[in-house]
Amino acid sequence: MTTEEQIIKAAREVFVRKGFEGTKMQEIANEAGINKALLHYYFRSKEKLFEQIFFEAFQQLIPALTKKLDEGTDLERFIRFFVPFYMEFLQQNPHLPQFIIHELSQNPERIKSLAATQGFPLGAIDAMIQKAISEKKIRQVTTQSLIINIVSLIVFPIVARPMIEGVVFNQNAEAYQSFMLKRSDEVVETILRSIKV
Amino acid sequence: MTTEEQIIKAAREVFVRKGFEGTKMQEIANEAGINKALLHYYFRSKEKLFEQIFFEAFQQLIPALTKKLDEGTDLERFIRFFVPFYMEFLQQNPHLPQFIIHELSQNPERIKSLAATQGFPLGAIDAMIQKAISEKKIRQVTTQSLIINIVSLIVFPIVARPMIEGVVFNQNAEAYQSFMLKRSDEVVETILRSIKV
DNA sequence: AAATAGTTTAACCATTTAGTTAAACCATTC
DNA sequence: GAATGGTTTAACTAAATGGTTAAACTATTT
Repeated sequence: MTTEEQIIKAAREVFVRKGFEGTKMQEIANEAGINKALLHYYFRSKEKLFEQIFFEAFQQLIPALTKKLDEGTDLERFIRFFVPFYMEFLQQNPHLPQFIIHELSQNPERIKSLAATQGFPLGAIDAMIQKAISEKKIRQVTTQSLIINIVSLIVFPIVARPMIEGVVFNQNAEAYQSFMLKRSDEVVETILRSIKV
Repeated sequence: MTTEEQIIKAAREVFVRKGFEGTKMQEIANEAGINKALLHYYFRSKEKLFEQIFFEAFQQLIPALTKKLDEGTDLERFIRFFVPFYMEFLQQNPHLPQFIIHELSQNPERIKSLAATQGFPLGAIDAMIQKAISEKKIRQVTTQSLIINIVSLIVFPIVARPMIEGVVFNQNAEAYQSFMLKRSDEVVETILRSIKV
C-alpha cells in the first residue's frame, strides 16, 4: 500500500467516526503511521483531504442502482431486492450515514457540488411506481414519499443506534442486534403492506 | 432575564446547531452578550455547560407521554394523536434530534446516565398494541418495531433534510417544505396500513 | 559516483481555544 | 458612607492545532 493510500484509509477511518471538527490531523497521521508534515505534503490542507473523503463517502452512500433498474423490473421485486441489499451495506458501514448527515447539516452548501454529479435514479423508480399504480397493484403514492419511507425505515435505526439501544432496548446491545437481524424482513413487510391495495 | 438564563439560551442555540466540538466558548459568550470569563464564572467548564444543555435537550426530545397514556386509549387514536403532535414539535426544533444523535454517536456512554431517568412509556404502548392484536384489529407486530417505524418515518426526513432536499427534491427548498406539510398524514396512513389486518 | 527528483522527518510558527486571575463594579446591609 | 458579597471585565496563561520550513534520506538516472 502506498503512503497516499495509507493516508486515505486512515483519514476515512477518523473523519467518518469523528467528523470534520472532531478530527485532528495528528490523529490521522498516527493512524496512518506517518507524521503530520507528510500529511500536508500529500494533501495541502485538512479541508482538501476532507473534501476527498467526503465526496467518496457520499458516492458510496447513494447507491448506484441505475444500471439495475433500466430493465422494466416490477416494483415489489425491486423493493424485495433493494431493502436487504442496502441494509447489508449499511451494517458494514454503520457510521457512514451519520457522517454524511452531520457534515451536510453543518454545511448544507456542500450538497450543491454533489447533487449534480450523483443522483438517485428517481426516473426509473418513478416509472415502476406509475406502472404499479396504473395496474392497480398499489395505492396512489408519490415517488418521493415512497423512497423517503423506505430509506427512513432502513437508515434511522442505524443512525440513532445509541438512542434506540438505550431508550427502547434498555441498553441491551444483543437485543438491538437481534432486532436488526429481523429488520430487513420487517421493513419489506411494512412497506409493501403500506402501499398494496 | 438573568445572566444565567441568557447563557443557557445562548448555549442551547450554539451547541444544538454546532455540536460540542464545533462550539467555541467565545461564540456562546458573544451570543449571550457577555464575555468569556463570565461564562466560566457561571459554568466552570465547557463540559459542565454542555452536560446541562444536553440533558435538557434529551428530555425534550423523548416526549413525556406517560400521563396521556394511562387511560386505556385505543392504538389507532394514539397514533393519530402522536404523529402530528411530535412532528409539530420537531418542526419547531429541527436541529434537536440531529444534535442528540450526533453527540450520542460521539459518546455513546452518555446514554447510560440518561436512559435511567427518562424513558419512553414502553409499557403503556405495549398494552395498547397487545389489546389491538388480541382484538384482531392489527397484525402481529412487536412494540419495538412499531415504535421504531413511527419514529423513523417522522424523524429521518428532518434529520436528513439537506440530503433529501438535494437528492430527492433537486435542491428545491419549497418542494421539501410542501412535502413536509403533507408528511404527517402520509406517516399516519403508512403506519396504519402497515399494521391493520 | 554524482546529480536529480521525489519522499520523509524534526523542529518550528502563528493562531485559536479553554480556562485563570486580579482588579473594578454594583447593590445591599450595617 | 463604609463594608460586604456577589457580578463583570480586561488581560493573561498554557496547551492544542493547522500549517511551514529546511534539512536528511532514498531511489533512479546519467
